[in-house]
Amino acid sequence: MSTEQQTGHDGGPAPRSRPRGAAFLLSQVGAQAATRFAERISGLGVLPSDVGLLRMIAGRPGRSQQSLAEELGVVPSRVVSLVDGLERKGLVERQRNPQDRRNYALHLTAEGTLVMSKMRELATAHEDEICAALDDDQRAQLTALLEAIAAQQGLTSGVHPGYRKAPW
Amino acid sequence: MSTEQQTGHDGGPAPRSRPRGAAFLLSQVGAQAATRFAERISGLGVLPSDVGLLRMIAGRPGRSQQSLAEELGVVPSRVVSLVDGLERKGLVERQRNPQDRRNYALHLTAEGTLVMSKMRELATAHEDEICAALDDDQRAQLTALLEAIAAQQGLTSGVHPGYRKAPW
DNA sequence: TATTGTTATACTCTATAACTATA
DNA sequence: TATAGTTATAGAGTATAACAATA
Repeated sequence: MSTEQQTGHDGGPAPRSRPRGAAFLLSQVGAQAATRFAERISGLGVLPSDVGLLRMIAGRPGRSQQSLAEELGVVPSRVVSLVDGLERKGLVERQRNPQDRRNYALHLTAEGTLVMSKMRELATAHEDEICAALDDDQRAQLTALLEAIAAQQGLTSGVHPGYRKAPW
Repeated sequence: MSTEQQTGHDGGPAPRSRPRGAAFLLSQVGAQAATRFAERISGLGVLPSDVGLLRMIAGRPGRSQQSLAEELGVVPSRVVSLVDGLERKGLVERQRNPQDRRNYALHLTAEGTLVMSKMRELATAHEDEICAALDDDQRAQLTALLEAIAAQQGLTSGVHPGYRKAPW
């Protein structure tokens, strides 16, 4: 083939791009962690966005869709479709609130609770996979550094910024 | 209002969710870094996906769309629309290759080179913003830890996994 | 009038597949 | 027949805005 020079099968000395800084590495490794987690939980039939919602409902049973929308920073109509999905999968129930029939009280079903516990196992395995290159000390160091950044950046809650408009 | 208990304006002791592990923190902080970077470069009129492409073209001028598609792990038709955007913005030129008129040789324009240098300034500021909570030693530690993970996970190149299917 | 939830709609991003031009 | 690039199309995901029911 006469176009080898341009095909990207670089026979050359790999034009090494300059070393990436911590911020790029964070974005790169963070995206990798998110993608691998998504693959891992796909066996349970749930998406990453489902996981956050399940956790929020489990943490405060009976909460309304409105409160989820506020905490996630998304529009209420999006919560409708997310909860629709979870209800269709039989993981969450909408119960009418007799005192104020405008809103729903959201609860996990037994199946939803089961999925939550399976998710915790998967999360542990995921953690081990992502940190496979580190020993226990390094893992603790990394966690401490990331917590410091998260706090300073205002990511105090367990809410993933991915619910907001993705940049890619 | 009689529904205060359910509206998420938690008057309670904040049902503290369990501490997040390193993998979740990575995904959370990484997404934050990506979002802030996207906001920062939006003033230049480019998207995060544009940045990677510009860098790849700058690093090996004359390369083809095909080679970009392979390295990014995306389908060729996607590179078409990405390059379309960069060409429309006047940052990249498609030059016909006289030896093999099937492919293009991609080059940065003068404007494209200018945008690249502005991007490098923004990247430095971005780096400082994301690592604001850390001192120089901690920043070096973090970089080393992330590089170890990236290498072990096969993220050796400077290619961002975000070009592939986003999980959110 | 205000609030909760829903529906209808449109927009963006991305992949698939068929197609053109060139080799 | 194979390769580089393009176009047409469809599917997901998400926001906006109008709407219904309830307060």
